[in-house]
Amino acid sequence: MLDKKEILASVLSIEGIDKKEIYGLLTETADPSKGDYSLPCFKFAKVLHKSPVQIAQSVAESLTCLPPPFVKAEAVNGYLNFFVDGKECAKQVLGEIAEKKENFGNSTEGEGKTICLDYSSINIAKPFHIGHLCTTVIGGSLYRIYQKLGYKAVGINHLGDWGTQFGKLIVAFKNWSNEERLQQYGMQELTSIYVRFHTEAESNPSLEDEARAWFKKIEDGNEEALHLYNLFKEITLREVQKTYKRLKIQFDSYNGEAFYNDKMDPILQELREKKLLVEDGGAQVVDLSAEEMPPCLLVKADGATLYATRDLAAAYYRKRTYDFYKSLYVVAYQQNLHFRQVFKVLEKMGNDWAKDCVHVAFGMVSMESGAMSTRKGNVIYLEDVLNKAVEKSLEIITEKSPNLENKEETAETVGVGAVIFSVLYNNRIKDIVFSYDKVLNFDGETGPYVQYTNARCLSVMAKVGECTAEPDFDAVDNPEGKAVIACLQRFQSAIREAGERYEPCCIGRYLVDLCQSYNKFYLVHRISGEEEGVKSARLLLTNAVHVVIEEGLRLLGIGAPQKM
RNA sequence: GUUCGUGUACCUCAGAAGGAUAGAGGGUUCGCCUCCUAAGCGAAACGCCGGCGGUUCGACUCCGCCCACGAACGCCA
Repeated sequence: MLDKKEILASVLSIEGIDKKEIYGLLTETADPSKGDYSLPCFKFAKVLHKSPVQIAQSVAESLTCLPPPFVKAEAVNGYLNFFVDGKECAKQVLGEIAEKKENFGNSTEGEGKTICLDYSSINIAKPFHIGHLCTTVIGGSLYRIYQKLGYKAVGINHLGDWGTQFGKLIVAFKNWSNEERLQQYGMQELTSIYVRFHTEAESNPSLEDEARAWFKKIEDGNEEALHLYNLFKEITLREVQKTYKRLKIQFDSYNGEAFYNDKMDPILQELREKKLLVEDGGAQVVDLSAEEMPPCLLVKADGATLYATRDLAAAYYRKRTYDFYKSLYVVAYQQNLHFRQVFKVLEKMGNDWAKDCVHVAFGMVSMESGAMSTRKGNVIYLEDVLNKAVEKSLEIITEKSPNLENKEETAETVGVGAVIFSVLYNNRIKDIVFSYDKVLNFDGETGPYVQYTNARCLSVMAKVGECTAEPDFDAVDNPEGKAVIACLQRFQSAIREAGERYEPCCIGRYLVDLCQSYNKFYLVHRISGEEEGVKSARLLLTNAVHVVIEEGLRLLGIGAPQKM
C-alpha cells in the first residue's frame, strides 16, 4: 500500500523547499472537517519571504490536478489541507486487506537482516515471578514485530546458569531432598530447599564453605556435581516451558552464562594486546574516565570473571554467529550503566558494530507493599497472576455467555491476554506497581476489550452470512466509517514505529484506537437487514477490522477467541 | 554527591522528527439493549502539561536552571 503522505509529497513542489522536508511536515489532520492531511506552511515563510497564508494559498492554486485518492486542496490560515475521496480510500484498503488477510502490514524492509533479541533470560532454580514478565513479553513481542517487518529474528534466552548458587543447591539437595522429590515437586522443591539453605546457613556458616566446595567441583567437572547441576537446569527449563507456552514465547537459543565460560579468554587477551585492560586495586578493568563513566571491571582480584566479561564474550559470539544488523538486550533499566560500559568497551576494541547493540530498557515492577524480594518471600508468582486472571475471566463468561462451548479455553486466552496486554500497553520505561485490581479489570483499554471487539466482528459476520453483492462504498463513507478506514490504513506505520522505537505499546495503542473507532461505527450503522450493496461494504469493513485485530494481537502474543 | 530516567485530569497513562481547540481509559453522576455480543456506546465533571526563564510566527514537545520521585555508581547478576 502506498503511503498517502508519499503520494502527496511527490506532487508537491515548492520552490526552494526540499521534498523530504515537505514529507516530514505532512500530518494527518486531527479535525476531519478541516481535511484529511495537512501541511503547515509556517516554516517556509522565512526562506520564501512570504507569509504562510500566501504560500499555502499559492501552492493550493498551483495544484491543478491531484493524484487519487486526493480530491481537494484548500488553504486555511497558513495550513494547506487536503481531502481524500472516502469511497476510493475504502475501496483500496478494504480490498487490500481482503486479499492479503493476515499478511496485511507485512514489510520487506528487514529482508536479509538479522536482529538478535536477548530476553527473559531466567535464572536457573529461581521461580518465575511478575518481575520477569516485562522482559519476557516485550522481547517476545518485538521478536514477532521484526519478523513481520521482514527481519530474521533470533530469540536468545541468556540463562543465568552459572554461579555459587549451584553449590548451595547441591548442599541443600544432599541434606534435605532427593531425586524423587525433585521430579515430583519440581521448582517448588528447588525453591524451598534454596530458602532453607539460607535460613540454616545463618546458624551454620560451614554450609557456605560446603557450597563453595561443591561449586568448585562443578567447575572441575566432577561427575556427581555435574549430574545434579544438569538436573536442576532440566527441571527449571521443563517447568518454565509451561509458562512460555501460555505466553506464546519462543527462543532459538538457550546459550547462557555457562556457555560462555570458555569464550572469555580470547576477549581478555585481545583487550590486553590493545592495552585497554589495566590493573586497578588487584582487579583488571577497562578505564572509561575519558567517556565519563566508572571503569568496567572484567577480572576480579581472585582471577574470576564477571557479568560484563561474559556479556563481551556473548556480544562477540552473537556477531560472529548471526552477523546481526542489531543486537537487542531487553533488560531492566537498573542495568543501564552496565550496558553503556559494555558497549563502550566493544567500541574501544574497534568494533564498529558496537553501535548496533541496543539496551532496550524497561521499568521496575514493585508491589504496593514495596519492592519484591525472593528472600523475604514477598513475591508474586506469575502463575498465580495468570490463574487468577483466567479464573476471573471464567466467572465473567459463565455470567455473560453461559452457552459458550469452550469456556475454559476461552477463559485461558482472555485471562492470559489481559495480563500480557496490561504490560505491553504502556511505554516500557514506566515503573509498574503491581495491583490485582488493575490487572483484573477487563473494561476499557484492556486486552479483553480488544478481543471482545474482534469477537463482535466475527459474530456479525456469522449472523449476516456471505454476501456476494458488489459493495456500495457509500455505506462506509460517513464520519464513523472514515475513522475506521483511517485507522486500518495506519496499521503498517504502527508496526514500523514499534520496531523503530522498540516499543510494543505502539501496537496496543493502535489496536485500542481501531476498536474504539469500530465500536462507534457498529453502534450507528446497522449491517444486517440493510440492502445488499450496503451490507457487502460494511461486512468488508467488519472483516478488515477483524483481520487487523487478530494480527495485531498475535504480534503482542495474545490470542483472539472466536466467541466470548 | 555524580550520572541516567520519570513528572500531563482524583487514579493509570497516550501525546517520536515543535503545529490548528491538550487526549484516552478507570473511578464518579446521568442516559442507551422488543433490533448484528452492554467485556459495548453516549453525555457531564475533572488540566497554570512539576516550577522559573530562554529559543520560535507557534513549546507538553527543543535549551538552561531549580524542585520532587526512582535507579545506578568496583570485585553480585
